[in-house]
Amino acid sequence: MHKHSFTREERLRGRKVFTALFAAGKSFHAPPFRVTWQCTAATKDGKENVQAAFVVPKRNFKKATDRNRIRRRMKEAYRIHKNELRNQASHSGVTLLFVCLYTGKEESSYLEIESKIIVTLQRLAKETQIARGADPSKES
RNA sequence: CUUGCAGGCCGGUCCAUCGCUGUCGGCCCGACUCUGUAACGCCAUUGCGAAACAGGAGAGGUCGAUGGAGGAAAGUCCGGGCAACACAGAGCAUCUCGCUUCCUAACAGGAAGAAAUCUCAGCAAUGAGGUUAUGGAAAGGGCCACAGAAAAUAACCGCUUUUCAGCAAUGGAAAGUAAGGGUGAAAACGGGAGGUAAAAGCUCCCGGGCAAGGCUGGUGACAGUCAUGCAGGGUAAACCCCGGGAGUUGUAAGAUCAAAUAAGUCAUUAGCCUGGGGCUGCUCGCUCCAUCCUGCUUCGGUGGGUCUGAUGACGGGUAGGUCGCUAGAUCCCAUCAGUGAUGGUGGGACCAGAUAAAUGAUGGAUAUGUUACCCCUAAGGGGUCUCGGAAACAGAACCCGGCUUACGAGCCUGCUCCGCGG
RNA sequence: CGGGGUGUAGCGUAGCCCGGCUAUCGCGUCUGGUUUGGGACCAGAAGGUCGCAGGUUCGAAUCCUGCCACCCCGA
Repeated sequence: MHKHSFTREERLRGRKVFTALFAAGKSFHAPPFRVTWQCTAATKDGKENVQAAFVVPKRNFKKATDRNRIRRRMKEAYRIHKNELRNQASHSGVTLLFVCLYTGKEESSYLEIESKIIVTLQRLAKETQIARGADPSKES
């Protein structure tokens, strides 16, 4: 019974978390987005197993209003389509952290962003699946 | 009506579903946490651990109610509040402001005026509107390209007188002279008369300017007027002078709780002993220096201790959290004072507090809009239908007062007017 | 959030403090010469809203005010 929510616990927070993620995480590029992600073993139950953040750089969008609008659309799309990813993560007992960076230079509508987010989330699921298959030998 | 300009107001309707965030309330709580009871275990005294049970409702979950961006939240251009630090007084330096009076917590802001200047109307007097960083050039030096004789102690040409040379035309020298001279942004008060060898504010009349003074009006800038004196180009948004103002840094300020880790202090406990430096590859040993505690003392000294590990506490303050953080020079209404900015009084209201950073997404309805047609009509107004459909500039980051810049559908006021209709 | 700086030909710069010359220099571009041809070299030429808009001044790249863009620093 998952809900289409996006609370504070589901978001990535804190300066250290971000610097660590950008330093150690892997990344791939899906057309308008760039995703940087990291998989760690699930620490304890109760905590969210998927934490996400959405970023729109100031370089491409000067006005705060534009950045806000794009980020809100991304959040909205993730909020609706996140459950598959969460299910997978909880199944495999892994905590997934990722940052989704909007690298496009022009604003796009909600429908475009939504379709791209779906594709990106599927890609992310695949990547984590592969990493999980390869990892255990290293970690254990 | 239309066109354009200026100023002002307003800053965007309603419904549903899902979602974010602050506050408040109800309910749930097996598991986390707290309180009580406590089988049982270790020990076999104190004590320690603890299943289970009961209660609370802290965290959490869930449901509901309610609040949730702006006029510029922007630029960060000024001024304050607040905080920490600094601080005898005065001066220098630096920065900044600059007509007057008032408003204000304060300001480079605002209000009401003054003066200058520009535009329009008018024969004129004058009126209407706009603009202005508007102290001082008679404290001082500096600069004023090109052109021009000369750009600020004006004699280059010219004019006049005297004198010398020469037959003469003319030329030289001395003196006087700012009336005239293509220039230039600016040329040494303007016009007229007298005056003179020629001239000149040299003198007089009219007009203008400056200075300090009297009187009248005004709180004042200033205006009017009276008599006196003077002759002096511009530039201070160049240096400068005069007068006023400014301590520095900024809420990531600062305060507080506090994992971790280092130095230090204290207590307990175990080992069991001075610490540091030098000599040596190391140990032993020798020697020098050192502190405080303590015993003895003839007050000169002399004997002993000083260590290491563990645990706990203090202390410290990192990650992180909390406060700062939103009730205020607050907003709304009424009333009074004032030309006005604004202030007083009374009543009412509580109106964002996020932190990789909350206000969103989707769907629907409708207003302005738009297409076509019809009716009435002086411009214009009304009705039906099609399409479209809440859009500009733009997002709080400690808080206020201004300024500046950006922008839109509409509304209001004033001025203007090619034109059209009556 | 706070603070500082820079905008001049296609590119990189000087001039700005203390206003006045046709706005400097180098590279590049174009034309001509040289060469069989090219490069190099020589001679000449073009190319500037001095970021934008106001103001002060007789006169502004320069002084003043307001905007715009870019860059850097602190946390």
